Amino acid sequence: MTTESRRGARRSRATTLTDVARLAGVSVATASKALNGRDQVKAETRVRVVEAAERLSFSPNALARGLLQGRSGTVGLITSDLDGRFSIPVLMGAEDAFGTGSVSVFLCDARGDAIRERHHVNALLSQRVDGLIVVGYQTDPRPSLGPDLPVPVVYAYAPSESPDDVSITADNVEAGAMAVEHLLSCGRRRIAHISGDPTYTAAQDRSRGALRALDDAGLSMVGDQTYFGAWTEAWGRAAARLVHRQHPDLDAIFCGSDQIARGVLDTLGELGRDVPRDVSVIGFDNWEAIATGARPALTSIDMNLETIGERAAKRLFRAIDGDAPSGVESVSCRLVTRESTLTLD
Amino acid sequence: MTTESRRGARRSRATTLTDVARLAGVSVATASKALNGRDQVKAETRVRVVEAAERLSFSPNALARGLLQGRSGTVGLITSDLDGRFSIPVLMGAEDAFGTGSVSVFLCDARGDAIRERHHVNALLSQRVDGLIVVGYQTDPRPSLGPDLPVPVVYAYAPSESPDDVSITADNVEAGAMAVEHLLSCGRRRIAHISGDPTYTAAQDRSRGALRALDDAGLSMVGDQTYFGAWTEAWGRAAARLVHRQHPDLDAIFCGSDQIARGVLDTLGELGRDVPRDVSVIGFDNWEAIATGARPALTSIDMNLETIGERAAKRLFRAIDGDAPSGVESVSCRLVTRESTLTLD
DNA sequence: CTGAAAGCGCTTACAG
DNA sequence: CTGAAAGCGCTTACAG
Repeated sequence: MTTESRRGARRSRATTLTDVARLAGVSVATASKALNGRDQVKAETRVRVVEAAERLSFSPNALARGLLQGRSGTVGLITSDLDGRFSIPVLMGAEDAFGTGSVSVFLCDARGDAIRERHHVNALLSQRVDGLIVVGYQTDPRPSLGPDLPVPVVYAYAPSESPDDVSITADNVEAGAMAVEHLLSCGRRRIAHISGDPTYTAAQDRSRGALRALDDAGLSMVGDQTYFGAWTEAWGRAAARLVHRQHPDLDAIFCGSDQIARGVLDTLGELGRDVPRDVSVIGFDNWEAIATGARPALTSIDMNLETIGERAAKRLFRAIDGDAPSGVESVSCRLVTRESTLTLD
Repeated sequence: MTTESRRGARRSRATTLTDVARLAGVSVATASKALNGRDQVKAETRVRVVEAAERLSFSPNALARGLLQGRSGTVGLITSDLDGRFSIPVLMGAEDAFGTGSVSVFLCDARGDAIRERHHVNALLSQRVDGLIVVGYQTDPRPSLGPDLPVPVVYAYAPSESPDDVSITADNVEAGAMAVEHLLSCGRRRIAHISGDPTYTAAQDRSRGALRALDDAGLSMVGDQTYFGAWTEAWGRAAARLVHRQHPDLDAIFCGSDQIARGVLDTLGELGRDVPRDVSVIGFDNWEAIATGARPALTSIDMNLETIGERAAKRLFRAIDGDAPSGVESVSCRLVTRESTLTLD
């Protein structure tokens, strides 16, 4: 560590509206109106005030304004797994919807700990946030923060257990059907489904959707079951070997995650089966680095997490304005086609 | 979307210190002192006030306090690539250091856009943050926000171009040496280095460190160069094929990223070379999902990004308290050993 | 069109 | 040990 200088804390007092008013030769009341676009101000006066504000690099004190107006212009975002891949896109979508600069977002990571979550909620309430978004890392319903909070709350990705809350989540049932329908449209008929931890609602939902789509086509799953296991490459490798041994005639595998799909691709390669000629493979999550790095690149389902974040932010806005229809809203997933399911005819 | 109820915005006014004081039968001044642990309060009175506060679920208004004290108890964190993998750990480390509840963190994603960054800085200054942390997604020095900000700034991962600023970054030179030294300690002597985009300072630094370590051991790089390319699996596959053709006697490959390493593993497998028996492979980034999913699991270098975040937060605290030694501080990386470099003798 | 005054919720000298 | 008063920086009726 180099220590080139040691600056003290002698930072000058920030300029206030009073400074601006003085420089412009008006009262603070008039200065306030001028800067906030109120219309009872002579044009010429407004110009003088605006110029003064610029000269002094005036930055209005949001704390004072918030105190007075009862709105802070801030929102709290509580996540439970920042390092996971699911919260971030939701968070980005929300940030987008809030708009640069108009609303500032507090971020807290509760690390899946209820106590820590409580602490964060209290801190945010103390900061007088105008609302909260709670982001989960899986679609299993989570406990509600309760009906007694002084600000509106929207649950994103992981819906709240309470029907009185507002939740936005992904439609994994539809997504499962979407994956299977894509494989069917590629001419596949002997479709297996290898997925992750069966205790995840998401895993069950995708499986149900897949089953429904197969049913609608008069088909059933290869092996008459979903091969549940873990959300890992290792499970993908092992499961593919197992399924292939029992059903060497399969012509497609729907994988519950892109990581599982990577493992499946490895095994199929070792078994000498060409993807996509012999077997089509579709993943889930559309995790760019994983899906595009695969050989062949993986077709996948994208949960549109940014959209979930955006919707959550918009619903929160509405709720802050007093319009809060409760219930769960699902966002549709989308198919992202790559080489692993290319039809070659 | 179900619409089960439509709650209005009729949220009751938050309880204030005045309410608490009234219930406790004291003045607001005394209530304030009691709750803030000032010692000029009779024990019995304090108890009454605390009980009243609890009964009313009193949450002190941080805006009012901040306005008065000139400190908001908030900090701004500006990142340029939330979706990237580098900002998040830094951010988590910082959050940890700030401590749950005592400081609230505003998060902004500038998306690598200077204009947007300016907007965010202004918004944060308006919110009267006590300080800023700017997180980059690569170690190339970035433009300073300038010396004229009213609050201290710490740059994390991407250092500031200005030596007058405070920056915390990763020591990639040392890391390069560390990787090579590990391979040497595994008994390897014919070491190649395949890396990513050569315009990244990180790529150059790692290469320099590797070269130094080889030099110190009286060795040189296989092919007498670093094979620069892209940070992708595809490049790892291609480069491994190339290097192996020219130098089939190589016994280790130091990869500039875990993704590159995955590609290298694939190619070595296809060429019938056993890892780690014939060739040791080491990656970089310690990207869990990628490194542990590989077969064999990848030894890798972890940049300790959480530590960078922690240090940044601590330095920011010191700077807020007026103690701001400027310059760049580097954080050491660490080796995470897995199977891809296991010594088998 | 402009400004004096009140007040948002809190803390901190200052008297008592 | 307790409380009345001033004030942080702003906005908003209300007079003029």
